[in-house]
Amino acid sequence: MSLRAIAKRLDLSVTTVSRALGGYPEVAADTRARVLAEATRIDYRPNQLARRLRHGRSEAIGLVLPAEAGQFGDPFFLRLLAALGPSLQRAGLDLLVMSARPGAEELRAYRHLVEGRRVDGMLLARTRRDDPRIRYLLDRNAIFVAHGRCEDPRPYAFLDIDGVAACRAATQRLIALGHRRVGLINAAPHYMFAHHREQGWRDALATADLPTGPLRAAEPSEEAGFTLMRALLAERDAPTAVLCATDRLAVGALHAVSQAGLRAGRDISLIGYDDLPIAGCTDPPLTTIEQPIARAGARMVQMLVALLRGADPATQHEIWPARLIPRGSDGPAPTRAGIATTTPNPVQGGRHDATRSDRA
Amino acid sequence: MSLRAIAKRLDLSVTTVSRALGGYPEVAADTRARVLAEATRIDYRPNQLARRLRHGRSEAIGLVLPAEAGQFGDPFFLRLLAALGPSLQRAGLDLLVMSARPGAEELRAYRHLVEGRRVDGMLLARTRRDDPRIRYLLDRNAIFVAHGRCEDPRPYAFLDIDGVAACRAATQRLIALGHRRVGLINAAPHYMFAHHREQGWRDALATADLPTGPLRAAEPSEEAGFTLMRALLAERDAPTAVLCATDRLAVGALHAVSQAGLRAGRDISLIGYDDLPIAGCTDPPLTTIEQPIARAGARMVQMLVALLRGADPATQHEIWPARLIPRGSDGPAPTRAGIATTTPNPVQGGRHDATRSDRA
DNA sequence: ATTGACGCTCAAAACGTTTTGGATTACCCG
DNA sequence: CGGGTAATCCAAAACGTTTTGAGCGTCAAT
Repeated sequence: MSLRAIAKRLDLSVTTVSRALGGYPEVAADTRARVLAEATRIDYRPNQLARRLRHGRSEAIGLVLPAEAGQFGDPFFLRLLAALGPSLQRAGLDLLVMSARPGAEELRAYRHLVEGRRVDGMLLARTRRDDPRIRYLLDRNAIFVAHGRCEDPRPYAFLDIDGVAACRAATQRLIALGHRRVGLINAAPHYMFAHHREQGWRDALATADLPTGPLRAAEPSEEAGFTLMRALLAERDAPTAVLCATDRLAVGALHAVSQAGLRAGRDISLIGYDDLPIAGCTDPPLTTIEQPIARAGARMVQMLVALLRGADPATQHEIWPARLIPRGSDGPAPTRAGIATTTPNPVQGGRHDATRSDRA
Repeated sequence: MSLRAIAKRLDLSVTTVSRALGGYPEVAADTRARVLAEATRIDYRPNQLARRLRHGRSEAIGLVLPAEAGQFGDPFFLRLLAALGPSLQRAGLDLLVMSARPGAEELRAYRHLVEGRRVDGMLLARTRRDDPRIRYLLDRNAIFVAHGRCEDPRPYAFLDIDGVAACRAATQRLIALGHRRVGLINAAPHYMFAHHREQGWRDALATADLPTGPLRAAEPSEEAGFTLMRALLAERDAPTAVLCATDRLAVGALHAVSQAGLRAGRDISLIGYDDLPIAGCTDPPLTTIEQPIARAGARMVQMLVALLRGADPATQHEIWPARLIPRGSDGPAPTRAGIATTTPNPVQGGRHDATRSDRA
């Protein structure tokens, strides 16, 4: 089960065996054939531990999952993981995954991977405006590709989705539908993506000479979306449309809407962001912004491979557009009269009867 | 940045330096102090590649995610990943993650990890009744812990949740609530957990001398739950209660129910399985069965560590109970009269009357 | 016949660590 | 003083691979 075993059996040197298997040209054809035959006979697999030491490379890259209560189970990361698989396999790279809570524990994980030479490079996602992980990696001259940007001025490799443009477009769509009070349920604003999405929303409102609508932010979970939306609806001057920075927030918001006896897409418009699988089968199906996570993951691996081959990080960045997927959760702004008729029927009282009477 | 560097600088041998840092007793106190000082001065970190080769262990374990359309993004695995983190860190193990489609690609991933000596052991989840992964690992004498069982008679280490008991209890609960036609929306039956859950459901019905209700199965996704539930509701003899083998199925089913103009928990009872975060904020909140994924993940790591230390796989298996969490999606079976009162006002009419008249 | 080139092969070094099997002192006790 | 023992330390081997530098025939060109 080692080169030496094959060498001994064929009365060759390990050098020749190594070269025969490695496909080097300076080995005689019949020798190579003999080696190959013996190798398949004993089902030889090179010991990765040995070749890694020899090469000084671990042939692996790392990814640290945020194990935060709010993020816990965010489908984004699982989709990213699944997307990474094939590209990594093609590049011959393994993937080391750790989970850590943002903060000191998170940085320990990065140090563990990078300084223990467990990985040749890192991938990271959900960048933050001031991101200590990127700061650390830049300080150490480590190789990495970020999904999203941060505000560190130094050059680094990243792939980002243009959240500003996407949310500007989504907000403009709502404005075009006649909405004048467009709210935003945002993720925590220290996330760069949340900052961008908010910026797009502000842009569109400012361009249309509309006041910025109500803004709420929290960790992007269903619960948070539910709570924040309920709060928005209870306000005196509730918005007629709300942009949600993630689909998880939007799903929660959708529940708050239906629990309030309102009908999304008619009484109030909702637009999400991510196009999670669940977005297609909510009631009504969620209008949302599609993020090409799978393609992004694949491209990030390509960029990382380029960096490992010596490419300049300053040349490795791309910003991709996102695509709005119109479904049923948004629609024309209700007129004043319209709002009056869509409020719950006082006779029936129950919230779900109201929903039905809306439809009838 | 290596033992030799420290040794050279302090005029010691690498042996002594290694021992000083490793905490071996045969090194003088002041020597050790000097070594430690120098080590921290140059921020020495042992090269993992080297020590792994030397030890013949990779200090890592592997996990292969199913990258199947239906499973894509199943929160189960992300929760498992997050749960594994702390335990693995404590055990000094890294986690290698691959993604592969079930079938040949999946087995290639296992061979890649195991035969390339990239990992010391494997974790696997979502076992199947006839599980080629377990067969492979057993054939190769590889070390692994399974979450769930399979039908291979050979002894192996596993941790399972007692789905039979849980689903029996859930079904009994529905029966006690007066339901006589209790359906099951199951995951694909080649999954062991689906088989178990079905068995619990059958047990309870048989014990209560009730006919087995309608049974449907598919990959456990929201869409599938939606589609199957809609089909069940359209049947002539629709069930008054439906047990769903996973929360994702239940969430889809919930949407089908509300889209049919029915109210879960009153017109029809639904019970899920998993207690996903989303289960708490559906409308109504989902009665479900809690699976202690986090604790299970931690325990599986413990078992794996025991195996790596030489424990006998035959001694490493546990079956844990699951806990039913009553929330709002189930309730008393509607009486004939009761159904009439809870059906929507006939004046309002609508497309779902057909379904309702079946049940009336 | 000598030189050079080519084809094939090998021994040895290297990667950085841990471990084995001494070696060298110093010390104590008889 | 000799012999045993403890306390320190070290050189070298080992893990299994890749790579370096060189060796040795054979053959063609000089």
